[in-house]
Amino acid sequence: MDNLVNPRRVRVHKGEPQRSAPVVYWMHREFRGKDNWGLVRARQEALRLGAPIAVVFCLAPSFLGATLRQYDFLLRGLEETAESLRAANIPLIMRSGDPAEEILGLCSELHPALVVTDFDPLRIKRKWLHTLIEHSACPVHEVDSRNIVPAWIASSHREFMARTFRPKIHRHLQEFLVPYPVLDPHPHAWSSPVFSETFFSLRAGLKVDNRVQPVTDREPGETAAQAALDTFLDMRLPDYPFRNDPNKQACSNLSPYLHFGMISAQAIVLAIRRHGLDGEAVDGFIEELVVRRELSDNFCQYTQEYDKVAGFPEWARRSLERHRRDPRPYVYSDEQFDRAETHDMLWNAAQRQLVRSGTLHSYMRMYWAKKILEWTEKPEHALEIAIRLNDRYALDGRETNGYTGIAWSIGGVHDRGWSERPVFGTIRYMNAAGCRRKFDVNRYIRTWMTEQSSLLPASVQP
DNA sequence: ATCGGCTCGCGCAA
DNA sequence: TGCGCGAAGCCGAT
Repeated sequence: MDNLVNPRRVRVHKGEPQRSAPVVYWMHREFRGKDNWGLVRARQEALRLGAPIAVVFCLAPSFLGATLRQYDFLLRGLEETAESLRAANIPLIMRSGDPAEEILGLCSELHPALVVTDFDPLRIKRKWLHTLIEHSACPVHEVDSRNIVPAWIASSHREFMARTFRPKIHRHLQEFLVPYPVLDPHPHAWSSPVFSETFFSLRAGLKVDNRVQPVTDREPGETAAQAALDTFLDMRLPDYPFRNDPNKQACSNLSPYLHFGMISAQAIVLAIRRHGLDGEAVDGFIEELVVRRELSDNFCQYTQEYDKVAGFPEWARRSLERHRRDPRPYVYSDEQFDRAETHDMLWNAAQRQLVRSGTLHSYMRMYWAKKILEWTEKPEHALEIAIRLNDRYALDGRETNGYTGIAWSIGGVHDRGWSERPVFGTIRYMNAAGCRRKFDVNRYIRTWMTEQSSLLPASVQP
């Protein structure tokens, strides 16, 4: 373990560890053993203290509308991570309940020298961290293992758009885009007996909506994530410039793995460099993987109401306000959207793709969200419905990317004004004619509307 | 096929 | 203070 974690990647709360005692790494955003700065930091501190280390995971019995689909993906992936941690002489302690309370309880059992944990700008995660810092007896170190450039280094404020953020990322890449150390077995074995749930008991205790079933065509976990990356780099990366055609297989399909932290974006960039890849396709991919992904953490970090109309920029709120009473061409209920029952087969196909596959093509996601704005009575409803559907069906729901992407579509976040028109005001407009200009709309509709309804979750069956 | 206008405000040059 | 320019577009003119 020669390369240490850059201290600027760590926010130190309540100082440095003072005594030799176990180190706990509380994993709640980065579910991986490999390429994980939080774990590297925990191990580095444990080595310095001559102490053992344990990883702790706490399953919240319900979380921001997550369903069986997302819990299943997380837990199956975590089983594999538990194996690789065991091989590194690090136990995975699992609990169930309110995460902040459970971690505090564990701290009073174990009296750790230090708790290391993941950075996450979502409000609920900030609250967890705040509770831990407030009440724990030991220091807490918060590590940004999500972004290549730690969010607090990249920018101290909410960025106006990608243009203002991009140079700040590139300025710091040299410093932070460094290789990860290999996770060697930890020399100090964990000895104190401590209660842990099993994967079986965690599954048995789940109190979530099981009408949204796990996806069957995608395996979770670190190995599957790596395989998905290899396939993308070998087969599809050259087609990345055509990614806006949802009929083409040109996207990375890495979003679910990135969301659960089963793969590190930094490791992806390092792999691209190792393969000696460059050119237009690579530049485009890195722009999305790094600049725009990290911009979404910036938006949520510096916008308390990242999932509310109040989080939209001033000009967009003013414009939506002026068009509040515009007649809508169609108005659908939450349930009609959910069941893909609009007049528009293209929209329905997108909703079906989301429901069936757990992902929505990035281009269609914009169209999908903008039409929800157009076909609801008010922007507040549109935002609520889009977020609810995304969080319910998407494997990468409840992620900063999702909130930011929807806020871009409905609220002009990181965008500029465009021609004024009904309902949208000066928010950028999209329609099916544009899609027809760009790709074979009927083929996309055929792909997703001819699926057998038996493959759909119970909640969308007639 | 390609171009310009639509519309907004940041960040930089002056 | 003025000016260039931008996360994914649309539309009408040429």
